[in-house]
Amino acid sequence: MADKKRRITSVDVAREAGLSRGTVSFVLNNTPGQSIPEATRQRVLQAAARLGYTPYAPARTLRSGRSDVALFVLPDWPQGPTMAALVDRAAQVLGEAGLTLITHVHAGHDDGLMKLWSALSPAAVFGMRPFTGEELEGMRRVRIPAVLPPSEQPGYDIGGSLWISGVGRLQARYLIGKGHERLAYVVPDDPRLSALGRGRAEGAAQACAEAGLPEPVVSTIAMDAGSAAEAVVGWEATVTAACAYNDEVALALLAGMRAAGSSLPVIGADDIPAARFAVPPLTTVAQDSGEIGEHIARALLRVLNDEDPALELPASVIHVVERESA
Amino acid sequence: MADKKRRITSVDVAREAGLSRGTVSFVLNNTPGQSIPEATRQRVLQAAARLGYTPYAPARTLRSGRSDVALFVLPDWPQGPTMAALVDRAAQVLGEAGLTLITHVHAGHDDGLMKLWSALSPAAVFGMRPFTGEELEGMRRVRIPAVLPPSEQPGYDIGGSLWISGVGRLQARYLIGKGHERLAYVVPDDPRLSALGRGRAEGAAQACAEAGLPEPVVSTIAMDAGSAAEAVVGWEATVTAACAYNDEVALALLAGMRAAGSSLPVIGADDIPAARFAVPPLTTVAQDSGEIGEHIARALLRVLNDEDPALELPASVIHVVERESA
DNA sequence: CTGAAAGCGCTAACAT
DNA sequence: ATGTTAGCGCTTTCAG
Repeated sequence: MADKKRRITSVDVAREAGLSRGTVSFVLNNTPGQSIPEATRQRVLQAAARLGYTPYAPARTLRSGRSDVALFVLPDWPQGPTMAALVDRAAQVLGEAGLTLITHVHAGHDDGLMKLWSALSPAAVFGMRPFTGEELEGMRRVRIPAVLPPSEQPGYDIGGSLWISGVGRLQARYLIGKGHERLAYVVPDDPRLSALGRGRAEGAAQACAEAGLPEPVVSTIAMDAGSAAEAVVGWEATVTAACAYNDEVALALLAGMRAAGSSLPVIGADDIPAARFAVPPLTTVAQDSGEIGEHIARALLRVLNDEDPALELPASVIHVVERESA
Repeated sequence: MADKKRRITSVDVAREAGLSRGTVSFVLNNTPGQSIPEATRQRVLQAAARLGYTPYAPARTLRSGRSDVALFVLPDWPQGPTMAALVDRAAQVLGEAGLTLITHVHAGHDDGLMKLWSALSPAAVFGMRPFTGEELEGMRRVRIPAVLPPSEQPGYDIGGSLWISGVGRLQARYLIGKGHERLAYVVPDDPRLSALGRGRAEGAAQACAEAGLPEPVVSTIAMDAGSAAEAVVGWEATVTAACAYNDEVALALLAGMRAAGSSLPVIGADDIPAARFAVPPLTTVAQDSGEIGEHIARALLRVLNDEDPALELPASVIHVVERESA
C-alpha cells in the first residue's frame, strides 16, 4: 500500500505500468495524433484503475490553461422543479462535451461573483439574465473564454425574448382568444423580480397591440391577499381578466379576489405543483425546462466554439396548461 | 497596455512595484510571521490594483495543496426560497472564513458527483443527506479534507434529527395539542423524497408515542387531488387530523378533501409562498433557513478544523405558523 | 526585511 | 513508439 498521505499522481501510474509520464498522459487524454499500441494503452488504463488514479484538476488546468468547469449562475428568485430539470439537462449536454457544470445561486448583488470566477477560473460562465458591465469587465480580466449573455443589453437574455416576454405574450394571447379585451398584468413588488416582471408585462402588451387592444394595466402587489384585493378592486370594471407574473402571484390574486368577493379569469406562469391544487385550479403557462436547459447548453458550446450563440428558443418550449381559472 | 492575450501574474505586479514575487505574495496573503514595512505593502497593493491583478486559483491550489472552494451538494428535490436563504447565509459565513461556496444541484444518481470532486478538488464537500458509501470512498480517494455528513449512517444528516424528524415531531405535537388522537402522516410517492418522508413520519410517530397515542397511519399519495382523495376516504373515521410531508402535499390533501367532501385539519411543512393563499390558508411548520445555513456552515468549519461537527440544530429554528387549516 | 529558487502535478514539444 | 524535459503561476523555504 502506498503512503496513505500522498495523492496518487500520474508518476505512480507510470511506475506501476513501467512507462513514462508522457505516455501515460497521452493515453489518459487520448491525445490526437499519437499512435499508441493497444497493449500499452491497456497497461496504462489498468494501472490507473488499480491505483484508483484521478487526475488533479488544478495541475491540469494550470498546465493546459483551460479548466473544464462551466459555471451556471442561477438567479436568486425562487427556484422550482423547473430550474432543477433545466440544470439537469444542461449538465448532461455539457457533460457529453467534457464540461462539468457547476451551478451557483447568486443571491446578493455583492461582489461575490467576482471571487467565484477567480476561485474556479471556469471555461465558461452563463446566467439567465444579462451580466452587469462590471461583472463582464471582471470576467474579461480573468480571461474567461466564454460568457453567455455576452452583453449587458437586456435583449440578450438567455432564451432571448421567449423566456421573458414570450411567456407574457402567450398569456395575453390565451386570454384574448377567450374574448377578453381589457387585461391586467400583475407583478410582485419583489425588486429582484422587477426586470423579469417588466419583460413579461411587455410581452403581454405586444400581444394586445397585435390584436388592436389597449395596453394591459400593470399592477404591482405585495405577496398577500390584502394587497391583491386592493389591486382587484382598483380595476373596477375596466379589467376583465388578469395575467400574473408567475403562479405565486396568480395564487395571491385568486386569494385577493376571494377576499374582495370578485372573480376574474387569471392565468399564471411556471406551473408549480401548487397550481393544480388551487381554488379554482390554475390555468398557467408551463415551460419544458429540460428542453430549455439543453438549448442553453448548446448555445454555450457554440460560444466556446466561437460561433454565433443563436439564443432564440423554439416557441414550442412554452405552452399553456388549461385548467379552470381562465 | 500589456499584451492583451496574457493573464496578469504576480510577476507583473512585482515588476510594476519594483519588488520580487516573494514579497508580493507575502503582502497579498498577508502571511503571518512577516514584517513588511507599510510603505512596501502599499506599493504592492497599489500595483496590484493598477494592473487589475487576480490570483490564479489553479496555480495557488496546486502549490498550496488546498483550494478555497466549499461544495454544497443540493438535493434535487424542489427548492424554494427556503434553500436560497440557507445557501446565502452559509455562503456568507464560509466567505468570512475565506472559503468560496459553490452549490451544485445534484439530480441523478449517476456518478456525476465523482467528476465534480476531481474537477473542483474542493476543500470541503457537504450535503443535506448522507453520502453513499461509494461517494464517500470517491472523496477519500481524491483527499477531500472535510466531508459533512461524514458517514453514510442516516442519523448523520445535516441538522441531525431536527431537520428531518424534528419537523414531523413538531407537526404531530401541534395537532396533539389541539386534542387530536388519531393522526395520519402523508408522504408523496416521489422516490427521491422517500427517505426524508420516512424520517419525518418517524418524528411524528415519536411525538405520538410520547403522548401515549397510537402511531400515525402513513399514507403515500401521488401528487394529484384524486390520489389524495382516495387516501382521505381510506381513513374513514379513524383519523381526525393529518400531517403532510410538506406544503405541496398538504395542498394536494386539501384539494383531495374538497373532492371527497370531507374536511380534516391539515398541517404542512416549509411555508412556501402558496401556503398562505390556500383554501383554507395552510397551517405549517416554517424553518429559519438563514439560521440553518449558518449552523451548517459553522459545522463545516469545525470539521475543517478537526473538531466535532456538532450537527444538532437548536430547536428554535423550526416553529409552527398557525393559519386556518389546523 | 527582501530576493532567489525549488517545486506542486500535469501536458506537450522535443529527443531518442 | 516511448522517454525526457520545460514550464503553467504560485507559495515558501533559505540566503543575503
